[in-house]
Amino acid sequence: MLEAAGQAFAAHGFHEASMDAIAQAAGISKPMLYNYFGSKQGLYAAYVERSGRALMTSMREADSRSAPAAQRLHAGILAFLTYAEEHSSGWTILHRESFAQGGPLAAELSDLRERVAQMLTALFNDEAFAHAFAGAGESLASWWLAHPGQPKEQIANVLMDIAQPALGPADRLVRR
Amino acid sequence: MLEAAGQAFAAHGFHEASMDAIAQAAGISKPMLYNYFGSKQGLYAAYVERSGRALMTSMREADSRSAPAAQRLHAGILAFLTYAEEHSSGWTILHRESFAQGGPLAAELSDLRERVAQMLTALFNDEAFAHAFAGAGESLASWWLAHPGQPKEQIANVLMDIAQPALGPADRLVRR
DNA sequence: GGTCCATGTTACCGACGAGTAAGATTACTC
DNA sequence: GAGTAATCTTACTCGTCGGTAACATGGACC
Repeated sequence: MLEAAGQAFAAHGFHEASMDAIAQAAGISKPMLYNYFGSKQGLYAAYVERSGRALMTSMREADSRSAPAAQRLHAGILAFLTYAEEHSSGWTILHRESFAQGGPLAAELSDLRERVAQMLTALFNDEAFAHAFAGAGESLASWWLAHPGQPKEQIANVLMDIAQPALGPADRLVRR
Repeated sequence: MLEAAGQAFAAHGFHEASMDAIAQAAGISKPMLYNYFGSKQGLYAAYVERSGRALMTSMREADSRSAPAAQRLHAGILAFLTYAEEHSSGWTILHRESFAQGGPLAAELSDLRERVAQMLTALFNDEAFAHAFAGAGESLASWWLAHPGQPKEQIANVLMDIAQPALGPADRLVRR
């Protein structure tokens, strides 16, 4: 049910997705949406929150703390790509909204971004590079979803190659 | 005059920026906007087009064809950062809209993105990496604008460091 | 000074869509 | 099977905003 809303939001954006359309797509009637979520903002927030939580959970459980840095990063990247692949609506929304400074979602979203940035900053010891790397991942994921065909591992390797020089030399992973 | 529109669009997004508000901010009346631009879409398109053209021009004229690859890249990055710094509204709009697949702007925007991607692909001989690199630049620029303080050259160097391994060994530039 | 075009303004229309009130329908209890 | 509570729908209100029609103003030219 949130899923229908997510698809509508992802496909048309917040404003062009009407509550009537969402209700119809979800197979229920509009007042039900209001009953459950209070308002359109509420519905959107619920969806964004769920998506964000799902992504974070998926990345966190891939990140086994005891492994060396390069392996942890690789696992995180794969988790991220898998999420983007399997929940393309959620990923689209998160990506699109992650720099929309207006609205009460800003708090939620910038918090998510912040957490990812912190994970990466901790890994790289370089805040600027962490943000650049995050952007590389996002952009690459978008491109990959629009032009599928390459296996996920290969995409992940592109990112790993970018990350290698920034990892402490001791943490480097030899591939191939 | 387009400037007022741009600021409104950048601050509130396309839908929340009302024509009345834009007209007032521009110091003219609403029918004048319609006289010049035909419609809200038209106004938006005009602004996006102008911004895109300005960015491309600025990057292109920094790109002296005869220089080695690393220098050309460096010049392009600086031009890009300068544009983002000086036309933050334009940059915000371009960045936000560059993955909004809906609307007639899609053509314009994906064309711009395509051209940048092609320039980078030509440089790196690797399409996936080119998109990742573009995303890194965008994300880093956003972060930099939100957290100023570091000099532009330092930001550019972060990107250069990412690019180095992907440039042909012959093209590498020794820094510092 | 009258005519006319350019440039602008005020005041309105109509559509669309968020949100709601009041009624229908089902399910559940005694 | 009557009463009733929960669940869901139809049908409406109302504000907002894109777009426009009709009306002002002011200069140019004769």
